[in-house]
Amino acid sequence: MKNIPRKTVDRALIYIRTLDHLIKEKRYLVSSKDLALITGISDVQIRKDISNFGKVGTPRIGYKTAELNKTLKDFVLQENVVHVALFGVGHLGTAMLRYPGFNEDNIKLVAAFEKDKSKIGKKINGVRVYPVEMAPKIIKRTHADLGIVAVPASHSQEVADIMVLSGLKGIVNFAPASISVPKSVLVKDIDFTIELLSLFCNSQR
Amino acid sequence: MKNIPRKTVDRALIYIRTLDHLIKEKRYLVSSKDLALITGISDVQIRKDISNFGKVGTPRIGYKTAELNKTLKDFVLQENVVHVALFGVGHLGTAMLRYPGFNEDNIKLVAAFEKDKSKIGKKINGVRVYPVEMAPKIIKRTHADLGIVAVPASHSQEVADIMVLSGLKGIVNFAPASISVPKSVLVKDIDFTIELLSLFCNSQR
DNA sequence: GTCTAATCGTGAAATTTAGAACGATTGAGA
DNA sequence: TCTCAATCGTTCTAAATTTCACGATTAGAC
Repeated sequence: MKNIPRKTVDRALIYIRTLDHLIKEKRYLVSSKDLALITGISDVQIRKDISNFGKVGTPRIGYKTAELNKTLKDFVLQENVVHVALFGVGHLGTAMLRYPGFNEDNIKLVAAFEKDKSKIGKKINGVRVYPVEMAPKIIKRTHADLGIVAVPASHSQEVADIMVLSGLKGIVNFAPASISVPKSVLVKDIDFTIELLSLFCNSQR
Repeated sequence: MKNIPRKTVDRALIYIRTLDHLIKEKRYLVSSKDLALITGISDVQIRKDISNFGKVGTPRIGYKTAELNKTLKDFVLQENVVHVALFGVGHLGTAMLRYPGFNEDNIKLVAAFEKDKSKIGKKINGVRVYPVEMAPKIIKRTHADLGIVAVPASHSQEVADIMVLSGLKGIVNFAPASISVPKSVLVKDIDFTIELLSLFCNSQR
């Protein structure tokens, strides 16, 4: 992957998701204008994004859904299956374990970690729950790439430390608190409160 | 609120969250450098963001936590309590209903809507579950501002249509599919698959 | 075969956002 | 009182991202 802008990569994932859906509906062709209508992203933006990955469209016609999908996937996903470890098996953690979307996509939850002894040892949706102390060992054994923080904010930093120590390269942090990690580890914060308040603020102007 | 950059508003919410925490710890003063260490945002960025809201810091000293917090809140939140309606009471929806963070913050879940009759009429964590058809009426009665889509992708558009019809001004969409709404309605998409894949792609370079 | 309308792809302009540099201010200590 | 070091706030610069304008291409109609 060369110098593809970060935001283009993120949008490519949206295009892939959309194309997967169109292909399932037996749709063979799609134009940047069609994609714009579906995704809400402008057609120019879409064409420019796609042009990063080569000339794959046909003027007057548009893009072949299957071909475009393959091109995008080859660039951004490269047939990888992403192995993910979950920390925290509360309500949110359990919802992640039961999330139906992961199976179809390139994501596999490989292990869950939890403090509460009553949950340890169980299997939820095929994923075993381990004590947090076993994380480094299990994460190495399962080749997990990424981690999810679904513990209370009061424990998010200590969990993050374990994740870094275990060699995870990226973290989705649902705890409503910032976590400190080396800059080689990427963090995506998803604070439900902030997401809602941000929407509200931006809708007020 | 004047011409404050969108990203500055989003970061202000992070500062507020951080300051809330510091104040709870009886911390009286904080510098931009301190905040940078905690949040991972650069100190320059933080000072520049804050300067949008007035001169509230003291050179050589930093910011008074309580004062800065109040200034930020006055600008971006204005003491509002945001009323939110939830659509879909599956695993994720239930996790949202039980999410502990909302109570402390300016967010109140006012109603939940669900198709499955076995769930309708129940109260979860104090929030009543209604049939989807009642949404327009209940949303008006409860003065809901925002909505959360926590239904399967196959029904996300029809739920979004109801939300728009009901007058909601912003939507957090957890369904892994784009939804079409008038541009007066803001949408924040949170697709767990895409969040993870994005992290993975970006960690690979 | 030619024309045409639709669509792609791209280079340049405009906008947004982040970063760097630096002067201004302030409290503390000699 | 004077100096100094820390920190704020602001202006300018640079980078990233989006938007615009337009040429290039192509399938299909005639």
